[in-house]
Amino acid sequence: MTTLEKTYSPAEIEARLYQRWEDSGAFACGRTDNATYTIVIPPPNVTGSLHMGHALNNTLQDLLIRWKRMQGYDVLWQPGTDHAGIATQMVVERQLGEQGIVLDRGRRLDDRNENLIGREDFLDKVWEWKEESGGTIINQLKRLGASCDWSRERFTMDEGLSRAVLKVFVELHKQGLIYKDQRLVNWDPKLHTAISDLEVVQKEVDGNLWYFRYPIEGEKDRFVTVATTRPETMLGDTGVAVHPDDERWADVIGRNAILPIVGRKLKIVADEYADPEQGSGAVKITPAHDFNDFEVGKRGDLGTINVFDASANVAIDSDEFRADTAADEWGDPDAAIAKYNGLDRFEARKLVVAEMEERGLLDRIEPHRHTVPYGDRSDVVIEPWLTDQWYVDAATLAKPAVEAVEQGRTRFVPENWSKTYFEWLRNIQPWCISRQLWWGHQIPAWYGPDGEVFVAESEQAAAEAARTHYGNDVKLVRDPDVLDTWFSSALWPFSTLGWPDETPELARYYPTSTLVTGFDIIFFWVARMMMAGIHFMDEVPFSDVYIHALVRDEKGAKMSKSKGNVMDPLELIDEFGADALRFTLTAMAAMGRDIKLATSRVQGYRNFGTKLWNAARFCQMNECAAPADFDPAAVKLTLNKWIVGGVAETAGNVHTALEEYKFDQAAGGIYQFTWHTFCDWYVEFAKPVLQGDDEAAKAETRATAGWVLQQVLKILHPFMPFITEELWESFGDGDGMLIHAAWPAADIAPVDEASKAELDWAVRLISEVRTVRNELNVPAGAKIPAILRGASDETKARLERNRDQVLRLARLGDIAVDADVPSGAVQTVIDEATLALPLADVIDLDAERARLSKEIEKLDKEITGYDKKLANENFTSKAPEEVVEEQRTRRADAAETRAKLESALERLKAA
RNA sequence: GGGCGCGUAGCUCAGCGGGAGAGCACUGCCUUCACACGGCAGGGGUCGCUGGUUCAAUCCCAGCCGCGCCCA
Repeated sequence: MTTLEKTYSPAEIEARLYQRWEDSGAFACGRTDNATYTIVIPPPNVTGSLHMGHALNNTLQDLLIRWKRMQGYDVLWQPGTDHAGIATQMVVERQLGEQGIVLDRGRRLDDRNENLIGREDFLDKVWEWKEESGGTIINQLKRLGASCDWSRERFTMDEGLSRAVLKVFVELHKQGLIYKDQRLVNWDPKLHTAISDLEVVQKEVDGNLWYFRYPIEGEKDRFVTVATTRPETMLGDTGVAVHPDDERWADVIGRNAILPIVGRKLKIVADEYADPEQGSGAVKITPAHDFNDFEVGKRGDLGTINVFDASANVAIDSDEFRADTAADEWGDPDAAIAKYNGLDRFEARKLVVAEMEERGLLDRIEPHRHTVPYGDRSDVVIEPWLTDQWYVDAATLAKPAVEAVEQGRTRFVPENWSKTYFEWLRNIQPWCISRQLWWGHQIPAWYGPDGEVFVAESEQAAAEAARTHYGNDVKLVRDPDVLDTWFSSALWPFSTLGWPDETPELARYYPTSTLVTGFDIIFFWVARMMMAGIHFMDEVPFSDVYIHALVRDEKGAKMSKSKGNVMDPLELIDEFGADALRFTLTAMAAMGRDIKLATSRVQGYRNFGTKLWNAARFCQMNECAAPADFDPAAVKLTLNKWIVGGVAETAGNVHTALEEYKFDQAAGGIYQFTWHTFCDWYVEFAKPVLQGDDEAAKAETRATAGWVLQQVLKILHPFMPFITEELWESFGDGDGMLIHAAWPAADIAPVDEASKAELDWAVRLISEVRTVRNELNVPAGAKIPAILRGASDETKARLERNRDQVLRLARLGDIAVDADVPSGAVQTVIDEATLALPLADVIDLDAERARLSKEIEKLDKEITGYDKKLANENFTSKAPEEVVEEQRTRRADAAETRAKLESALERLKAA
């Protein structure tokens, strides 16, 4: 093999290795007969491109998948994308708009001369767009190293998944769990569709409270003052509510107020919704344009008057608007229609306020900060609007979904997120699933001439049902609306496996193992998958739900395009490599914390990759390689016993951490071992052996180093798949790619405590000498002599076994045992022994005295602390014996060290 | 208003009843034959504040102060 370069260059290597994995079928499920491990990807939006949240989400999934794959599981990471109804339609609509082409929705009020495109042609355009641009994010996931089974990639609009949607709709309808209803919906006046509560963003805005005076019928100069944040909706008022216990208004309950401008009679009703503490205690009621008012209207039988069209322009030229009105001194319905009909809602607001003022009915205006609903896609003010829509009886489906988590059949990690889940599911509202869009699953409902609805999986089945109903064939018209995208996403864990067909994959991989997603999607997706999975499969869709944090910028702000603080994962991959980005995200993925990402962190972990690379390079230069039959339990050198034990401990720690989803700890464990144990100490200790002439020791150390490197590559592979696979090519066992290598178990090697103690001692000794050298400014290259005194037999034996290493790493010329110490020597204490460095001519005696005094002072503080504790009878009698004993030992050790340093100081004074 | 969470080294964060930790940043020394994307050594913290429980509190409890997120 050719010598490795000094640094690892990810760019060229990543693409090549990914291709090799994919070509070899490494990602495909069904490779073994072992137990399965399955993750369904949270399907990214087809319009999407990879952002940091995706990078984190998919890094963690890939980590779990690769880890389980190495353990021999039959893993399936099921990939795919969703069709993102509104988002995709917006994208294509905008593109067409640039060519002057406009959707012929038949709802348009104006008749500007534009090229209109019909539904079928539009859908063709969307599919064209999807074929061209829809795969962007999939290719970006590959750059991250995602080892999904791409042969099974699915799209929510695929034939199979669409069949699943039809079947679910029809069955739920049959069961009475889907129904059509007229209710207020969140209407998006820009996109001309209903949206769900979850797609509404509440924004705090500075507005006003306008106080209007409504005259009371039949009473001169008596008014009721009502306040509103939306004056234009007053055109649709049908009542005034006061609190039943409010004495100020008791006498007017059941009578009428007059709606100014319009001249409509408004019934005054008693309703606890009116808050006597607020303003006059009376509120105007607009049931067709406010969710609370809708309920009050129902209770008080007030009627609903819709005053807006689909674009939220005033549309009041109607019989319902004229009902109960009469032209009088306060208003005139026909004049109102003439003046307001067709106006934009905000234009109408200004005119209403102006007219109320002219009429002397504007009491006052107060600045008022309040929340206003906006569409998350369109960013326009959402209008509560009365329409016919399809609903899912979510409350009924929610019950078993709640129970499943209560009973632990599905668990959230961290567990706390189950509270969020419960909170939402226990207060769930009917789910409005119809959308007035073209792109999506068209609702399988057909209407007869009299409006009778036939819900069926096909037009043919609907026609048959209609024939039975009417006794003859009639013309059926299909509901033009489509379903909420989340309706199909809810089926993802089983529709992607083939349902409604009884496929072998469905039988084998459902229920899935783990779902990895962000907390922001618990409502949208997790809860709905639980509902659908339990209802249709009789089993929860996954046993674990790992909820990860949001990725923020380094200051903790949410990344957003408008703030300009977006970090592009692809740019980071270009600069530092996919492994560095992955390791950074993994190391920072502590539970329950947001990730504040700084480029410096990614750079730091890139450096870690280089460190590993150079450790391999060292092995290469020293011909370190493990023979196929290498047995870590058979090594004889203390050094090698120690490191194989370290591998076993690390393998165990990483494994345990991953089992508990403690990604940060897992990453930290292998990082620490690789850099600070293997590179910093083992490699350094190995150097004298490798360059010495004890051939047996040399051979064993070469084999051990090669073996340890292999284990490090294996443990690190799920975290950093590219660099490890690349190194495996040269340092692996020659038995296939690393992606399929066996994950090391915690018992892969024995942990030898004696070796550990011995190497710990050597490390302590070397570090102590280095510290002294540094503090006393001994030239780094100078090899100085040392004298070890008062050492136990065990320590002396340890020294003999590790003499070469100690001399080299501490840069000592020689260590004499129990020789006389010349005056002016620096002395330091290691356990029971004293190490003297005769440096009289080199060192600054004052500096040395200061050093010793400082040490002694520090020990004094410690000793005082222990004494205080041990003198406390409450402590010695109540604390566990081992804790007390521990304190005594520490006190004794500190005192011993102190005494030795003290005598060293004395000798220095004498010099 | 309801819920969740966070305040530990300059920064980002682990830890969590008995000796304050990591990474980055910083300081000094070192171009030593794996690596300067490096090595060695070092400085730096009243663990938000106030009480309580305990032999013992950064850790448990209560209150307060500050910050964030979700829901209404």
